[in-house]
Order: sequence, then C-alpha cells, then structure tokens
Amino acid sequence: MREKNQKTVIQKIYDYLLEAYGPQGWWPLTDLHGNGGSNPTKTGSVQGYHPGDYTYPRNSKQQFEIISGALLTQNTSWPQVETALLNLKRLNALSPEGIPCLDPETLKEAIKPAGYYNQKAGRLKILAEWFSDLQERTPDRSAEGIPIREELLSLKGVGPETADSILLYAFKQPSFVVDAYTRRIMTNLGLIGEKAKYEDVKALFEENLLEGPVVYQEYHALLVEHAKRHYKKKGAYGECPLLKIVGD
DNA sequence: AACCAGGACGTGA
DNA sequence: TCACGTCATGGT
Repeated sequence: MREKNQKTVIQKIYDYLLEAYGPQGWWPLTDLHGNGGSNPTKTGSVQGYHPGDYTYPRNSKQQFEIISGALLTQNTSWPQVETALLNLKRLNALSPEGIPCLDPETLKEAIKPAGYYNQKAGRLKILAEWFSDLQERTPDRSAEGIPIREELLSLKGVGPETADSILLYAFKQPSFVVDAYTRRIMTNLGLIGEKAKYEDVKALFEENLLEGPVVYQEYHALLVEHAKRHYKKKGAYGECPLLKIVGD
C-alpha cells in the first residue's frame, strides 16, 4: 500500500516524457482548418498534429477521419496512412456515406499505400456502416450509455488497440491505448512481463492515472515518440533514460 | 537489401 | 488459451 500523494512510477514516467517532448497533439488530421483539405496534392508530409489544442475532433467528419486512420494505421507507418486518407478525400469519399458508395476496386486502389489493402478495404466499409448507424442512433453525438467498445470489438478488423484508439481520440472517452511501443518500453523497464495481456497493461496505466482523455491521449502519444527515439528494434534499449526513473 | 511500421484474424495444438 | 502464419506497401 503506497502513501497518499506519492507519485507512482507510471506517473513519474509521464512527467518525464511530457517535460522532455512536450504535448504531442494527437490524433493528426488532414484538415485542421476546416477548408476541406485545400492542398490534397501535398502528400507525405505529416502536418496534422495540434499540440496543446484538445478541441478536436470538431465535427463528425473529423471524427470519421480518426476512425478511418485508426484502422488504416494497423501495422503501418503514419505517412502511408496519410497518403491513403488524402486519396479518399480526393475522391470525396472520406465520409461514412462515401466509403460504401465506392466500388471495391476504387476503394482498394485509394488505400493501397497503407498496405493490406484487400482486407482493409472491406473492414473500412464495415466501420463506415457502423458509424453511420451510430449517428442515426445518436443524432446529438452524445453516445452516452452506448457500449461503444464492445460494439467496435465485434466488428471484423477492429481489435483492442484500434477500438481504444477510436474511443480515446474520436470519442474522447478515457480508454488507454496499448500498442507495440508501449509494450516494448514497459517490458524493458521491467514493469510488465513479456507475455502480459492487453487488458492487464491497459489496467496498469488506468489504475495509476487520474481518469481523463487528455492525459491518456498525451501519454500514449508520448510513449510512441519516446519509442521512436530510443526503442528502434535493432538498437539496444539500455540507453533509455527512463531506466533511471524506474531505478528507485 | 533485409527489415520494419501507431495489428488483427484464422488455424491447429 | 496460445503460438504461428498471413496479409502488403513504402521508409530506412
């Protein structure tokens, strides 16, 4: 039993990462200024982050873009996803109504840069139809009292990480996201076991943080940033500065 | 020129 | 439950 007011390791790590890297401004959007994506020819440049601004998503269009990105980024780097999203936008199809209208071949071609395009095409369509249905059920965008996580997990192509990403970034619900980077870091720090289950890692963070979407969003994004700097798969993890924080 | 990226699913122990 | 193969493009 720990003393009250004493920071846990999970909280210390967050403080360090935030101090080191600052707010990350996730989830990135192709259209921060509501101009409909006026420069769709600009690809490969990640520009959609909005550090310190937690007012996104501001409409259901941006909400759906996050949902789509969450699926497309599965085991895929973000710049490729951004290209795919811009392709869909060019087709005026980046909407829950637009996706199902595309013929399968056109959809596949548009999302091809994000990889696994055969399966992701069908799964994106399923997600779009689910979101359309949700909007009809909740015209006011409240989504209160609806077990969204369970619904998402029942969809083909949506696993725990994708579901939590959608919950946290599209719906601003306090559901911590556990990804491969998080596992790699936490394992190296000796805070979880190699084979820790998803729900257990998720619970470890949620139990040690004040519940809220902002901290959950930043923490997840900060872990990704930290991993990109210190946890390249080939590199040695021994240089991780977090080891000092955990070490006492 | 292998290796990897903001995973999930189907299958057979 | 769990380990393993599969899906695929484009960066280093």
